[in-house]
Amino acid sequence: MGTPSDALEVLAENYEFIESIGPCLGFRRAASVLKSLPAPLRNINDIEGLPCLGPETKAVIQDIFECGSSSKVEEVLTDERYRTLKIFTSVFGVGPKTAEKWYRRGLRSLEQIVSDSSIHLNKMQIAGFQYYEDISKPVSKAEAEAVGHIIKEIAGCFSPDVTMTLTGGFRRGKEFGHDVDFLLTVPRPGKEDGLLPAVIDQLRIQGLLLYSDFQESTFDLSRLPNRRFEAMDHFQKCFLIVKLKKEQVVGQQAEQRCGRDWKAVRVDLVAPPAERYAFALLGWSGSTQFERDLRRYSRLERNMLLDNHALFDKTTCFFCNKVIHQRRIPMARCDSTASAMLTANQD
DNA sequence: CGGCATACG
DNA sequence: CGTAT
DNA sequence: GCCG
Repeated sequence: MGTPSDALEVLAENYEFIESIGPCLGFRRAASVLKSLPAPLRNINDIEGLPCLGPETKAVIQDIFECGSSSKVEEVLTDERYRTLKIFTSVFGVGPKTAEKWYRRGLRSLEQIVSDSSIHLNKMQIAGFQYYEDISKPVSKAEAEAVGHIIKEIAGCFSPDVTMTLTGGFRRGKEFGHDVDFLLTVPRPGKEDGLLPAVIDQLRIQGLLLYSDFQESTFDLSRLPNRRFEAMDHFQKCFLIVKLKKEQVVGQQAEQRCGRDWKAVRVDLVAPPAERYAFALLGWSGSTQFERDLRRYSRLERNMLLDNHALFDKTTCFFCNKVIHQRRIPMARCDSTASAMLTANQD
């Protein structure tokens, strides 16, 4: 805390809580711009020429340089509503609407929520409270890799030629995350359909599955503007909570004296068809703000529509996946390719 | 002054 | 409404 | 809140 980008994130979150999406996005973009800088700001003059930093964000940054903090930000941090919604939304399965509902009922702590018999939690929220302590803790890279070994072992039984890629924040080089994201794919088209159900089943059999939300996704190209590409495809994903044994984490030993020898970890698995791998990887590598900006750029500046499955050119009415195949770009390079497609000159 | 990413359960 | 990036 |  205390950095300009953290301060701007606080303001963004506060605007999110009061459902003011415009200012929320304004502050989020400003925070992202600061985080993208090669070196921290030295003084207020350093923001000259940077995009998305207007008078309001400039005043906040200036206050931090001059006083060590911004009064507006400090005010938000002490605000009862902000503090309460921040706690409520920290529970898996609880978003701004539910948090707001609880706040309006006069509830102020998680203890009050769980002991209130008139509140009916859904399945996701029950898991969120049940494993709250564990899944609130940061996940280390070593823990992410340990989860990876478990999943890879199981997926390899289903299909020995499965490839698995760590995505999300860890793929962007972060040392810690709030969950672990993997992309899994098998070469043979259609075979990926059975992959996640098999992995989930095996986790359950091994007693490692604490929570599972499986999404059978239908990839319907007909919904995009060009009807010629009508096709159904599958793009499965699941949101899990798994039991990670401490002994499975490299450089960590189980605590002998007391308590459990495991930790609950949030894990997301995504299984696109191999053909869609590049777009899935681009979409699951994040960050949230980068994905938003890429899609906004695609649409507003390039007249294209981007999602996790495809890039559609509204001018030519063609999907750009064909480009990848014609150029025979190796799968390992598809991530930079998909990204480059957005920035490179048209050819 | 309008728009702000996009998908699925 | 919630989840994900 | 910032931008086109």
